[in-house]
Amino acid sequence: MPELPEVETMRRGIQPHLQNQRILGFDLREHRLRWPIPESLRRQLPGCVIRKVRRRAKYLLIDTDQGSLLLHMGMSGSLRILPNRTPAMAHDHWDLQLASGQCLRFRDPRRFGATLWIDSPGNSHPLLDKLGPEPLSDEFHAGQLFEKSRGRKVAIKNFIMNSRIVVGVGNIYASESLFMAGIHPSRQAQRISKKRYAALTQAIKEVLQKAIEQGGTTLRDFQQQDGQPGYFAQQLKVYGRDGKACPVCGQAIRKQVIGQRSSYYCAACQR
DNA sequence: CCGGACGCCTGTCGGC
DNA sequence: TGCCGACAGGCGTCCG
Repeated sequence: MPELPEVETMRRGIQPHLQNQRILGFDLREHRLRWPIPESLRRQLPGCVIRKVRRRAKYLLIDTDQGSLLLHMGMSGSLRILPNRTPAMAHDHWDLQLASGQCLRFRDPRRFGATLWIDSPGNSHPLLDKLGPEPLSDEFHAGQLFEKSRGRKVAIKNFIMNSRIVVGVGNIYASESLFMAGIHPSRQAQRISKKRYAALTQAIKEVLQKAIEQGGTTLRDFQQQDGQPGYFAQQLKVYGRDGKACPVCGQAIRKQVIGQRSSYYCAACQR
């Protein structure tokens, strides 16, 4: 489910509730996620004081004075801030009990998400080692994207969804960015000029930034920490709109499977 | 190294 | 109404 804007929306939503909070308990109900949740967290987390909540790619890092919780939402993960002891529903896998009387609750029906522990402040994790630049940072720019694309025959949509190239661009925002830049999603990465990479870089930054401002995209079940949806779905130009009119030229939007993922584009506007 | 396919899970939706 | 396959916002791993 969540791409970078949704994860960033979660970070902003939970951060004020977590900052400087002492952790009282960790109620673990289901440890079978993508990787098993360490049972040791039951004793390691109580007593920790949360410093801040960071995001790297689609990961959230809850930094404490003892170490960091590393979270990933997979396809269906979500976080809520609730009063302690709110009855748990199916797929509510754990609660982090806070001294404030609230808890952070992790829900993930498909269990593709992750909850891991980095056991010392300042340490990293192998999952974070080979990630490319943050798309909204200055390290992500046209020159960098162009250089990495030389000799790459892969479809441009797969290329920008590759987290070694740039992080945070998932299936929705890949289609939207390519539409904005006028690039056909199955074009080979090596067959795109530097000038067009400049347009694509700008499009990725703009789409992600706008989506963050709207609180992310709610297609079916994405919720912010307070239960509110994100409102960027109203601004999607092509994603999920096959058969409908292109907002620029009116031609019907097409759907094509690229790299096992549905892709949406306008054959007239994108080449 | 690169590119493509697979599998991990549950829920929902459309068609018959 | 019920069943069944297709599909869903991610990504590490494996194979050629």
